[in-house]
Amino acid sequence: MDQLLDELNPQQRDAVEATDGPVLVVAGAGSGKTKVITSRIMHLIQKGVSPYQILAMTFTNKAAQEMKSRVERVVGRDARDLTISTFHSFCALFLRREIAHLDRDSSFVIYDTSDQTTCLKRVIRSMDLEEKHYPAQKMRGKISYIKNTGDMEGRLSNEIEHNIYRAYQEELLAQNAMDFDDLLHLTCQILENFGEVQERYRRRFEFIMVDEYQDTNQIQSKLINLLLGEHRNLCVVGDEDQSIYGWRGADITNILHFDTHYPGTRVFKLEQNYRSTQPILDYANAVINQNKLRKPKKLWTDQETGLPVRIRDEYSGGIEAENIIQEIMGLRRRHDLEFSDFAVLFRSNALSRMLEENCRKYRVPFQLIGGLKFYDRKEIKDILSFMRIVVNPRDWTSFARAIGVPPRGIGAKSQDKLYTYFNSGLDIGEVMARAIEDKAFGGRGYKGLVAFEALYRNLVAWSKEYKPSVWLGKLVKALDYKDYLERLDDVGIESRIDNLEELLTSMEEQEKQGIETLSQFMDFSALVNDQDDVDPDQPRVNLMTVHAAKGLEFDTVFVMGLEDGVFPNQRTLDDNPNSLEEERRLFYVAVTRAKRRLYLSYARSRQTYGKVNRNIKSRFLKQPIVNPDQEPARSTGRPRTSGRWGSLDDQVGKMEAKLSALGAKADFSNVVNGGGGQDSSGTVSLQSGDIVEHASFGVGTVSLVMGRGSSQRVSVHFRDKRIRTFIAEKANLKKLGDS
DNA sequence: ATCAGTACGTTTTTT
DNA sequence: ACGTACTGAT
Repeated sequence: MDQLLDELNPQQRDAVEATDGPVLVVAGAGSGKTKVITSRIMHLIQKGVSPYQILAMTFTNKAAQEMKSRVERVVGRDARDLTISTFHSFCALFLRREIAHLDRDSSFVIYDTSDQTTCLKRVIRSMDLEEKHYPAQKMRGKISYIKNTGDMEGRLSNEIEHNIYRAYQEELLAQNAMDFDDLLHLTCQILENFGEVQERYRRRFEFIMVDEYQDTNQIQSKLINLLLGEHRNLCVVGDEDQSIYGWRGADITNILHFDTHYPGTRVFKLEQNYRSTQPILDYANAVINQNKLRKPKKLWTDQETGLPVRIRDEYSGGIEAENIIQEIMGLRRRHDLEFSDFAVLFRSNALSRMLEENCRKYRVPFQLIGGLKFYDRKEIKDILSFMRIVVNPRDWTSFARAIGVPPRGIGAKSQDKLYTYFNSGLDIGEVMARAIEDKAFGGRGYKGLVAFEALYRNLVAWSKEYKPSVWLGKLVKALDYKDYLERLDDVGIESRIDNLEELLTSMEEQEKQGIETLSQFMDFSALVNDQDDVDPDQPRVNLMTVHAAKGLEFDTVFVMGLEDGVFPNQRTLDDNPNSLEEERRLFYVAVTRAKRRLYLSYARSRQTYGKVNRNIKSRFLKQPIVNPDQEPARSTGRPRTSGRWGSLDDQVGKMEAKLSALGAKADFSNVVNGGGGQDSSGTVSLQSGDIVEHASFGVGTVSLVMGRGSSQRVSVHFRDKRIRTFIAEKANLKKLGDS
């Protein structure tokens, strides 16, 4: 028991021991956040709290699983009674039990993004609207946003859009379906309106914890409030500097104003970083310092030595990608690293193509996280649509898909006819039986319908008899699905069949974890995300967006595409000028993923939409380091040979040399703080370029001066190529002269 | 109903 | 550049 607390630093320990009342843990990147949450759970259990009464909310299944297994390792079987889950999984489970309160059936299906779009498309079409004026995807985004924020007027621009929204909800209801956002809404609705239910859950969850609190939106914070009993034992953990989901309704003020919303809140700040070296943290601090919407916080580490952050100016996106892959190969060889120690991060998925190509070219194994998602692939969606109609015989969206797999001669016309039956309140099985009875249409379609109806009855029967994986095998066989895939496709047959196998494997895996029904499996498949795919056991280079990288760490991180308009993303900026800070937080998240090496790069030209665009270096690279006109360490124009990755510290030195050659006064101190400030401390007056001597490290050059006063830090580039960062006041550096 | 050929818009991020 | 979504022919 004591050992548990001994492994924590003082701030962490305080946070763990503060079990009663509202608690806010501000946990900087890499500060041992997960450790604090899991230790807190164990601490509660050791104090005699029943695991049954503990609820922990996370954003990804991966985080939930990780926490659960960490706790399990220490407390053993007791961990089974814990509720550690994502918001969405929690709500799905809740609704399966409680949705009868809303007079709905517990066999509802959960629609993912593309199901929503399909459904919206049909709605818009049936309203006889010009689809060009009301693109289903845009509407989907708007609807989701207003569901998450409650900001109805802010997003829906006119009466017609309101009507679409209403018709969409009606359609979902008719299909006994709900989208991701409804999971939260309906849960809140039940808790709000049925005091008995609320009381039951409040009594049960005596201790509530929320991870990644900076990314909660309005509805999530509402849910927490509804679940929170009078004990107010709520502990939220997060970091406003890592809030990157504003675009989907996350409300950073939830964390910034937590202490005013919950009077009596105790706040604990975790600033010691256990992940990265000091030069990386210095850089990260300098980046995030530019933001206004935050409370002061500064990460530090006792790993003071480390390699400098490196930056590279490239001629084109293709060369950028090639150099990254080559650098990875070189580093791996020289430093005995695994491919899985590397990650390449980018702002948007479209940037990954060049990387993929170069990985193939150099035979570097890679793993692309995101992009087209497993559960979004045709073959997987096909199969899932069958599962869904078996579980929920009102799911018209899935029915419309399944009936064309493989084609059965039932096209749009015949489907319309069937839909009129459906509209009169029948479920799918009844619709088909009636249509057959009435001979609603003839010829090929009729034969197809008879066959499909028989298959459907079989599928329903099998679902009661067999476990999901066996059921799946029978379905694939009955459809002759593999054969269908082969006829369908001239490319990608193999990968499609592979995916099918993977689905089966995943299903068997889930069965081992205790899943028994198709319905449970579908909830799982709807609610997993891409991060859940990251597989550290496979030695592959990880390629992903910065968003997908949140919460992960890698020995060496490359952040590419650092051009203005790309990162920060221009569309985001156009949408909402305030989002520059969110873009910067995104950059901050990117750089804080790195443990030991951080490489940044940008390309002067890049192909998008098949067109070549010229870009300039990202303002994120300019701001924190030196003045905006700074040239990169190496001039470009000569692809491939544009040399090595220059270090930021090198650049400062070179820049200064250049300026002094011109007779200009070189002074880069305080630039990181926005410049202009005088060093008021008076104890040390170092600036970039000064030659200094340190008692144990020897002679070196000052490469960066940051901050002022007692918190001022100085980076020194020593002769033996090591970089160390010192607290200026304490370092005892002897100035030997200017450069 | 299905296929082949073509026109078009897409790409910011995702539970 | 690429996938989709539409058009007209079978």
